[in-house]
Order: sequence, then structure tokens, then C-alpha cells
Amino acid sequence: MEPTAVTWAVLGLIALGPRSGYDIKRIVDRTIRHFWAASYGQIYPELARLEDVGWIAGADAPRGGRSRRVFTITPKGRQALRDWLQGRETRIELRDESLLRLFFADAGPDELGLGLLQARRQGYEQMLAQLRALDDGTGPDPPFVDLVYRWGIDYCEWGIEWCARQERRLRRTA
Amino acid sequence: MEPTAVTWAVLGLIALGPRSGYDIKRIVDRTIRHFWAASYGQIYPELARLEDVGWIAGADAPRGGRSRRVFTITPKGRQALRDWLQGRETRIELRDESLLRLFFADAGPDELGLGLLQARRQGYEQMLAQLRALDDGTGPDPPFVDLVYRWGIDYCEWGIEWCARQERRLRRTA
DNA sequence: TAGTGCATGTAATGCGTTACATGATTTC
DNA sequence: GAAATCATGTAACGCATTACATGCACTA
Repeated sequence: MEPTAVTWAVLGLIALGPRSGYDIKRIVDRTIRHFWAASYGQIYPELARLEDVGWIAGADAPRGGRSRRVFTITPKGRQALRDWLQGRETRIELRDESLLRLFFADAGPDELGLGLLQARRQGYEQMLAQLRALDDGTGPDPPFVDLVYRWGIDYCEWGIEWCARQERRLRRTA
Repeated sequence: MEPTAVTWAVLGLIALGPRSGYDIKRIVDRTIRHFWAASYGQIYPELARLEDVGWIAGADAPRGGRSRRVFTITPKGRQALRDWLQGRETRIELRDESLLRLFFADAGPDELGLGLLQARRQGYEQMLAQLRALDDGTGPDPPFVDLVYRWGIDYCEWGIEWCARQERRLRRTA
């Protein structure tokens, strides 16, 4: 069983404290999904695999009459997570349909590019609003969780500025 | 046949001039892949689909004894491309394993985060070098092709600065 | 009592990469 | 004559999403 990025997302979240599959999905959707999404269809099978190899241990923990399985990281799992964290390959990969559109804007009418830049800026603004909405004072996060959160904010702000600058430039030369 | 992003990448490149599947792959690898990669396994079937619906027209154009099929965009195809370009949904999505690592850096030893930031910065530097290497004066590109190229450069430079700033901050507080 | 949230999972489908097969031509 | 490049494609596989199925509990 070759570990994938989902492996580490799931294992990493369990390392922060015991969690159910449902918990993990909820946390992923609120935080990690901004740079790495994951669905139930990945999370539950991954939990089964991780339990098989002994990196996590599951225990029944019903809440009321609702069945519920909570997973805890094992020492073996903690070591595996640490090993992955030490890894150094860092290839940056993007998948950005809005840039693809912009790339082909020469094929459309003159005002098209300006519209696409505005749409892109609005995309950033939406994402920024979502990120800011997360920060409703639920106490301080671990430092690096917070750092990545900050990266998201900073990235959006940079993106908004970049688009605005290009919009101004286009309007000047048009 | 629901169009996907590959549809537009392929169609858009053919709109810039007649091209073979091989040509398209080469151009994608040199330019578009920085924000949207595509493989032969997508490109050739996509060309067949596009020809089926009449958005492109293929013609045999052997070079020497090598068989070769070159595709040209049709009026119908040009209209479809324009329609897509007008589209406005812009959800920004990232997939960035290096951020995932950083997110979990609290689970490792103290110096880990600093190392991850450095690795991330080097990732940006590598990508920047690749982008700069593309610019070997093959004449001026269409304005928006160039704009997206610039986005890549600016994004890398911003990323490098961001990492450097966080590295300094970490060292101060450590 | 209807809707929302908690909770677990699977099946179908689609997207994308990797690896392979094949063969001609150009360059060193 | 070996290696790189041009050129076309397909099959197998893996990763990820969507949609569905099921059922309990809380709350308006």
C-alpha cells in the first residue's frame, strides 16, 4: 500500500487528536481543502488501510444511540508521519482554469481580457472572504496551522492586487 | 460529449494556428503545463472527439515519410471557444503538497518548519528558473499569453519573498 | 413532523498519468 | 550506427468526485 497525500492528511489530523471519519471530513472541508481537498470516498477507505497497517487504532465510541468509530494514532503511525514530514521533494503544481482562459483571451474581443481579470479578482475575493470567515475566535491554532492559514490570506491579497494592477494597465493602454 | 478543460486547451491552441497532436503536446509542456498539464492520453482522444463534433478539421500533412495529421479550427469551433471564454465561473482551486506538509509541521521537531519553508522556497526558485528559461527571445507572444507568463514569474517571486519573510520571522522567535 | 446535522460507508463514473508499442527521420 | 526527435496512438491503472443508501438524534 503506497501512501498518497490523503494518507498524510488523514494521519496528520488524527495525530492532532482522536477523530472519527466524519470529524476528519469536517476539518478538511474547513481548513485543508483550500490547498488539498478530500472526499468521503477517499477518507473512509484510507482509514481502513491505515488501521490494517497499524498506523492508527479504531475504537467504538458511540454518541447517544449513534454508532461512531474514533481513531487514534499509534507510535508506528507517529513515526511514519515524522518520516514523511522530513521528506524534501517539493514540486509546485497548479491547476487553474481561470489562467487557462486568460491565456487564450487574445482569441476574443478586446474587452474580454479585462472581464476575465475582473472575474479572477472576484474569485480571489470570494476565497479570501471564506478564509476570513473561518477565523471566528475559536482560540489559537498550532503555529504552523496558523501559518498556512496566513499563507492563504496573503496569497489571496497578492492575487487581488496583481489583478487590479493588470486591470489598470489594460485600461491605460486601451 | 461534455467539454472539459482539456477541450479548451486543445481547441485554444489550434485556434492560434493549425497544429498536430504532437505540436500541441510540445506547446502544452513548454507553457500551459505550469498551470494546466495535459498528457497524450488526453490530447489524442480529445482531438478525435473535437473532429467528430466538427469543431476542428483534420488533414493529412506528412513531413517526409512520417505520417502526420494537422488540425484546423472550424467556424463552429471558433464560436464554441468564444462562448467558453465569455464564461464567468471562477473558483480557485489549489493542490499543493508542500502546504500540506507545512500544515502538520507542529507534529515534528522544532527545526522542521524552517526546513520545510526553505524547501518550499527552493521549489519556487526552481519553477522560476524554468519559466525564465522559456524566454529565449523567440519573438513577442500575443499579449495575454505573455500576461499569463508574467503571472507565473510574479507568483514565484512573491512565493520566494513570502517564504524568506517567514524564515526570518521563525529565526527571530526561535 | 419535517428539516438539519451526525455518522458510516459503497458504487459508478470520470479524469489523468504512466507505460508501452510502433516506426520514420535527423543529428552527432 | 546510435541517440535524439518527430509522430501517433492505446491499455492499464490509480486517483478523486458524485451520488446514493442507511439510519439515529436533535430542534424548531
